[in-house]
Amino acid sequence: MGDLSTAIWWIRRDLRLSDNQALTTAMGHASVVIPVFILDPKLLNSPQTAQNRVAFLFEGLEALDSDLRKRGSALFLRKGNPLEVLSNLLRESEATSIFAQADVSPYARQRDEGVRRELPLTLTPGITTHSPELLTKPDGSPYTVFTPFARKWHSLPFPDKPLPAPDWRLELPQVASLNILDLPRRMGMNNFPAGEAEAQRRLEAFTDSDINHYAQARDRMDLDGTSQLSPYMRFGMVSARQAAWAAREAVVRANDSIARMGAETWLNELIWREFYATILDHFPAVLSTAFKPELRSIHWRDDPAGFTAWAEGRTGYPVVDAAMRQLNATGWMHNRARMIAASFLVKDLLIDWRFGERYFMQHLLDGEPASNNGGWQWTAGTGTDSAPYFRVFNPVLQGKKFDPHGNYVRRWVTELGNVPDEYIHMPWLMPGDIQARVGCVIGKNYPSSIVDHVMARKRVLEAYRR
DNA sequence: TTTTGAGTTGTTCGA
DNA sequence: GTCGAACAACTCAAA
Repeated sequence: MGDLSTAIWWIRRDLRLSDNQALTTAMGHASVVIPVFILDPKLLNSPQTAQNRVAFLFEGLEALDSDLRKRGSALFLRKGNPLEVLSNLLRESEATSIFAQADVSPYARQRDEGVRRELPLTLTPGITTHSPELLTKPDGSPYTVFTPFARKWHSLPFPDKPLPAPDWRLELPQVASLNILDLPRRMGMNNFPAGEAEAQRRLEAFTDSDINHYAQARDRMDLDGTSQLSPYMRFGMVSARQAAWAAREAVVRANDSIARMGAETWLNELIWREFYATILDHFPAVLSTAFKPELRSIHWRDDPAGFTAWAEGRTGYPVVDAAMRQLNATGWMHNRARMIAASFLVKDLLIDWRFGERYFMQHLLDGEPASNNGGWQWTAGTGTDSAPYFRVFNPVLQGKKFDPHGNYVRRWVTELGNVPDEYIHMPWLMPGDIQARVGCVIGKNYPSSIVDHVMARKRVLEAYRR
């Protein structure tokens, strides 16, 4: 351990003690480390912020505080402009350095640059397994196609083994802190208890068993075939490197080709996360405009009523409505459902993808600019993927394929609870006597579809052709 | 510099 | 019900 100096560990998207390069580096430089989280009004009041995500963050801060207290320390909480807060804290604590995990969003980069100009800030990697500058073509330029990016990822040495949580006790520095218990709590449904312990438990549980069937089950909205780790990765309660290692161990351990493919497929999804982080790092403009210049002039429809029906899960397309209601109720949505819901807004309603992107940011616990933007631009066909313009999801077919018995729909769209399987994805075809018998009259108990898919498909293909 | 192969996740239509 | 072709060209990555 270092000398008798004091360092600040500035916590942002790394709410964990294990595999934390910022913390470990700080402890290597100083004998006293002050763990600080700064409540930044610019972030907390942004139109891209979800109240439930903030509450998830606060719950995570409480968990981190409790973990730190077991080691003789505590989490210090301050509110305000990060540069000012850190300047004051350096003065009060006589700390000589600040360590933090680098981020890729434009706001974070600008903020960190501002701090680094004035204060002794050292940024460490960790938000992805490899820093974006390593994942470039030989000439240093970024990849814009996933497959070569993934090949590059695999060609690099596998990420270093995750660091253990420090086992030494930390000293408790004498500086003031806001009371962490004053943070607002989460209300309503909570399928995602926050904190590092829960995140690590979930990673282990998933990579021990469900990962084996991931390749087959991941698209099934009616099954819990995905890891549901995204909110935890969003705040670094589990690190990208820990996830990658768990995936690789599952690959090595796999005793049949299905299990191996499951683990490889999941690792591939982690690489997608890195891909979009790298894209945002190199092309920050994607947050405001289409990645593909030729698709910046699509004539979107202005349809507030359609948007509201979509957002509230009242489109009359069961799988779309189930998706949006799952999001509104839990702050999370199945990946396949995200594609279907997004495709419906963009392709069927012909509403600008940026409205959908913002709505997702306002409701997702895992909402984070790089992946959310990447996903929306992918759906809209405006992003890095050379998506054929004719790839328009049919919400009925998608429902039949990926929710074959309609159980996902029934779980979230309760008024369709008694609708027979054969009509669950197209309840408007249900004969009147069956509608009456199952207590679901279309247009009364459940909305008629707000747009005709066949017409909408032609309309969007025309709009994209320009 | 030129050439070549390939590009997450789809749907429809007609045989 | 299943299957293959068509749906357009275009850009990117790599040889």
